[in-house]
Amino acid sequence: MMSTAPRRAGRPKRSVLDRDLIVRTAFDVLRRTGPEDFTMAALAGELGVKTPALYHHVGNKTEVLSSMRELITSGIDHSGFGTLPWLDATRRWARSYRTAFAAHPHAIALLATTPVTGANPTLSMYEAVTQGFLDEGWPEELVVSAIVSLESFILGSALDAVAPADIFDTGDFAEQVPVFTQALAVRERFLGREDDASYATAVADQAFDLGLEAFLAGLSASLERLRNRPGDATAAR
Amino acid sequence: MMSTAPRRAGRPKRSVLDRDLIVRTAFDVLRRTGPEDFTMAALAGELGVKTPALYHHVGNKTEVLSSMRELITSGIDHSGFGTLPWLDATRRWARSYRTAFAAHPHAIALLATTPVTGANPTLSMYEAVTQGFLDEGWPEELVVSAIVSLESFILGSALDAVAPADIFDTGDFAEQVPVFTQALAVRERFLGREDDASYATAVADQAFDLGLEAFLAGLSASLERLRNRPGDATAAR
DNA sequence: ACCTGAACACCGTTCAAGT
DNA sequence: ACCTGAACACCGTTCAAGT
Repeated sequence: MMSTAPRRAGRPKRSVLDRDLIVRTAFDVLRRTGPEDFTMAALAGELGVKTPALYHHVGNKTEVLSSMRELITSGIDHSGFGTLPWLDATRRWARSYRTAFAAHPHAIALLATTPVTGANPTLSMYEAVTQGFLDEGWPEELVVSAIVSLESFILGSALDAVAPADIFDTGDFAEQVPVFTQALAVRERFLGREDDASYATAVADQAFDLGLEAFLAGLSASLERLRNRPGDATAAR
Repeated sequence: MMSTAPRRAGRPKRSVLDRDLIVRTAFDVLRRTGPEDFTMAALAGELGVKTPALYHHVGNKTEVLSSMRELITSGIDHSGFGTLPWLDATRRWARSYRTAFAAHPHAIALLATTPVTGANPTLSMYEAVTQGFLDEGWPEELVVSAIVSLESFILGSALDAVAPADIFDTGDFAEQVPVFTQALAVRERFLGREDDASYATAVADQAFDLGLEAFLAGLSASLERLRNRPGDATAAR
C-alpha cells in the first residue's frame, strides 16, 4: 500500500496521519492479520509511515484498541427501546450487538477486560437498554444482571462466530465418538455446505437464532413470574 | 521460587522438568501474571530453569496452552447425562463448565480459537452431552446448535466473571446516565459489598444464575414445541 | 508540530556447547 | 538426554535529530 516514494525525515508539509484515520485503518489490518499479528508496525506499514509516527497521535496500543471498541459499540442499534415492545426491542438490540462484534471478532476479548468509563457510546447504550428493561417491569436490583446475562450469550455467540468451520474435527477418532460425529454430519446435510466460510456462518447463525429465541422466551417467563410473586418485596424505591 | 544454588550448564544428574510439571506450573503463573505477562520466561523462572530448557519437553507455547485447555476441560462434569433428567444433567454440566473456566478465566479465549481434535477429554464431553440431548428428544440436525448456543452463554459468562468489580464505572458521567447509575447502586445494595473480589463474584453469579435458568426454561419450551409439531419431518436417519 | 532513525528492554525460538 | 549461554528476528515504546 501507499507505494509512493519513501518520505525523508522531518515534518511533512501536510500531515499524513490523524487519529481517526489510524483507527479506521486498524480495522483493515486486524481483519487481515488476526489479533496475533496485529502490531503497531503492521498498522504503520499499512498507513505508509514508520512505527514511531503513530505515537504522535495515540498514546499507546491499548488506546488504539479501545477507540476501535467505541466505534464498534456505536454501531449497535438500541433504538427499539422506547418505541417497540420489549421483546422486539431486545431482539433487535441483541442481533445488531452480535453482528457488530461478529464483524470484528478479534475485538471481542477486549470488551470483557477494558473497563467502560467516560462519556462514550457504550454508556449511552446501557442507559437506553436499562430504561427499556425497567419499563417492561424488571426489578431494579436484577435489571443489570438480566442485561449482562444476555450480553454474555451475545458475546459468547460472537466468539463462536469466529470459530473455523471445522472446529469440531473428530477426524481419526470418529469411531470413538460416533453419536457426536453423526450429529455433525446431519447438521451439515441439513444446512448444506458450499464453501467453508459460508458454512461457518450458517452454523453459527443457527446456534445464535435458536439460542436467542429460547433465551428471550425464558427471560419473558422469568419476568412474568417476578411480576406475579405474592407480596412483592423488590419494588425498590 | 526455587531459590537453591544456580545450576551449571550440562545435563543434570536427575532431570528437573517434565511435561506434566510444566503444565501444572503454567496455571500458577497464568493466574499470577495474567495473560499479558504469561511468558515462557516467566514459566521457566517459576520452575527454576532457563527458558530454552522448556523446549526439551514442549514444542512451543501454543502446545503449553492447549495442554492447559485439556486439563480444564477434563474437570467438566457431564456425569448427569444418562443418569439424571435432562434439565438437571444440563444444569450440572453448565455450572461445572462455567466454574472450570472461571477458575482459569484467562484461558477462555483459547477455546474459541484452538480446534478440537484428537482423542481428548473435550471430544468425550461432546459425545456424552450430545447423547443426553438426543435422548431427551432434540432433533439430530439441531442438537449441536442447541449445545453450542448454551456453550456460548457459558463461555460469555465465564468471560464476564473475569471482569473487574468496577467494569461499569459511570464516574464523572453519572448524571448523563442516571437510570443505569441508579440500577448499579440498587444492585450493589441488594447484593452487599464487602470487598471488590467477592463483589465481582456475587455480581457475576447473579447474572449467570438468572440467565441459566431462563435459558434452560426457554430451551425446554422450544423442545416441547419441536416435539409437538404436526407431521414431524425432522426425524432424521 | 510531525516525521524518521536509532536505541532500549522485552518477546518466542533455535542451536551449539557442556555434562 | 537435558540443561545453559549466546544468538536471531521480532515486539512496543522512547527520544533526539531533522524539517
